[in-house]
Amino acid sequence: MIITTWNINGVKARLEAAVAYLRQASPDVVCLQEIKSVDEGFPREAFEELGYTVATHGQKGFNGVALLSKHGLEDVSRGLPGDESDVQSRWIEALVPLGSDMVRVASIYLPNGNPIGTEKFSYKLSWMQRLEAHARTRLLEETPLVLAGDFNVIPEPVDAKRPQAWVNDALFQPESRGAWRALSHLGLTDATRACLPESGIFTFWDYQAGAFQKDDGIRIDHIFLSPQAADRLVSSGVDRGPRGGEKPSDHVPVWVELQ
DNA sequence: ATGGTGGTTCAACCA
Repeated sequence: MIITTWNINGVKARLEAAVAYLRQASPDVVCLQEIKSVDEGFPREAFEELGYTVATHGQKGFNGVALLSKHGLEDVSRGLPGDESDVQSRWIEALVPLGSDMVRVASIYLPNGNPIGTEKFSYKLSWMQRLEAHARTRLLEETPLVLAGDFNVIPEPVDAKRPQAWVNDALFQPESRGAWRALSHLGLTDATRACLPESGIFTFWDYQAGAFQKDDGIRIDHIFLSPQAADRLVSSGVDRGPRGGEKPSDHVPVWVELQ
């Protein structure tokens, strides 16, 4: 089965491009971020026509995540546990039934955190702590677990074309990278890192200054696998095609194939 | 140092 994550930067602006990509790539499960839509405004019919069950956790104007599955969705839950006062829509998870088998999949839109030195950055770090705590709980279940989304973290210098350009950015702060490593140390596998060359793999290119044409990108969209999911890892990849299309998202789809 | 681009929503915010 193929599980794909894609920050589409607005589902209404991207509907045509998203449908075209899904028709061609036909992933089993899709994790969308930045749908920038309330649940009632999400164009679910367009995805249902492609054979997907749809679950959304939307918000007006900003953020918003969704899950699409060709095998149904069970036990859907919305919102990252750990802070009742957090109203931002950045987390949705569900069980995907595969015959007698199950995979738990989460679609994640981790806070950007810029500018550093503000409450936005502390919100990012506290969100990452909550993510670690929740992942720790989920790992105890020993159900194959896939955490996929826009993590807004550049894990290593090789994950940027120009790492020095990001030294003052929240995506590349030591604290952000440390929180990323803490997730890794729980036993989660970075599927893309495990399957592709170490350098030159990017998932985001800014709209400005011809960044895509210069391949001036960063790798911030990630798929973490629990040990039970990593045991089934076949391959992973990044589809750069949509970034060169009409009205592209600034992010591209990242996928993993599990046995 | 500034401005460069884009989505959503309606002057501003977020990335």
